[in-house]
Amino acid sequence: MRKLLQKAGLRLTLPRRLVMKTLEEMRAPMTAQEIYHHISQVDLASVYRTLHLFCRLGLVYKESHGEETRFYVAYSPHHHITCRECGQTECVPCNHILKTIKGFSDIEHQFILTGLCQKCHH
Amino acid sequence: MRKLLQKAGLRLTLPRRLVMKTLEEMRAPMTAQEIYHHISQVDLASVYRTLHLFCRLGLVYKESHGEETRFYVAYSPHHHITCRECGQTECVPCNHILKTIKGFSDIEHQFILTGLCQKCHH
DNA sequence: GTCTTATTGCGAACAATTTGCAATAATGCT
DNA sequence: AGCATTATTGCAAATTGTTCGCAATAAGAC
Repeated sequence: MRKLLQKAGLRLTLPRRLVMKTLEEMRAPMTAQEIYHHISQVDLASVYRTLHLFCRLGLVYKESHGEETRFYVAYSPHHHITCRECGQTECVPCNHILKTIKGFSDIEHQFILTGLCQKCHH
Repeated sequence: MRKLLQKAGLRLTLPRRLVMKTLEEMRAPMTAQEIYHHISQVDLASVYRTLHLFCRLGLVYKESHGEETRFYVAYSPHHHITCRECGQTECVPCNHILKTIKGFSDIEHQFILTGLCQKCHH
């Protein structure tokens, strides 16, 4: 990570280290605000700036879970399924569903699943 | 549509007719604001209220394309692929990819694809 | 046509995210 | 190590997208 930043003339700062540390520790998709509350020592604006940077560098991925935008570090290609009731999220491994779709290149995809987990299914 | 509304004690009003007409004519995912600009005779708040209602009734679907939330009328189950450069959107038919995922019920999914169309791929 | 009440338009309120700018701190150089 | 350069931060203000309260309006039933 330090290398990657420095190659682009960027600096490895405390906020950047803390945001990455948080995402790696939690190993779950988090909103910018959640990350901010977890750190409580870095300004919210900086959390947003850091997340944008990380996404641009491909260090972090961003997706929408219902209403909110969540960010996460991808250890391996996978998708998430979220309980619409309690928000609990699990990973669903992805087996290279897509190779090419005619007429488009450089494809990115988000496969977002929501449902009710056993606890919430009444 | 009139039937469906009346069964629930709801009325078929001008805003509702216009929002649905717009979505049906455009046959593409649109943001609330786009719909609002296309109509220009209905208040933005009413467009939002109408879209929420339609989603609740299952007449309209909602998904996130990158930063924005878009709504569309589903003529048949399908997904969308959007060019990240120019925003052009096409439909990708869906062949019931998911039946059940262990531990979750009542599953809903969004398969969001973005890429570069031929015009934008340089 | 009249009555009832669901619905609208308007403006204000919110929440999430972004931006401007002076102060701060990471890196490169000596 | 100390200093200079400039990327980055924190703070506050601004923006954007969406929602809400409420009096005025208009669908639908009789």
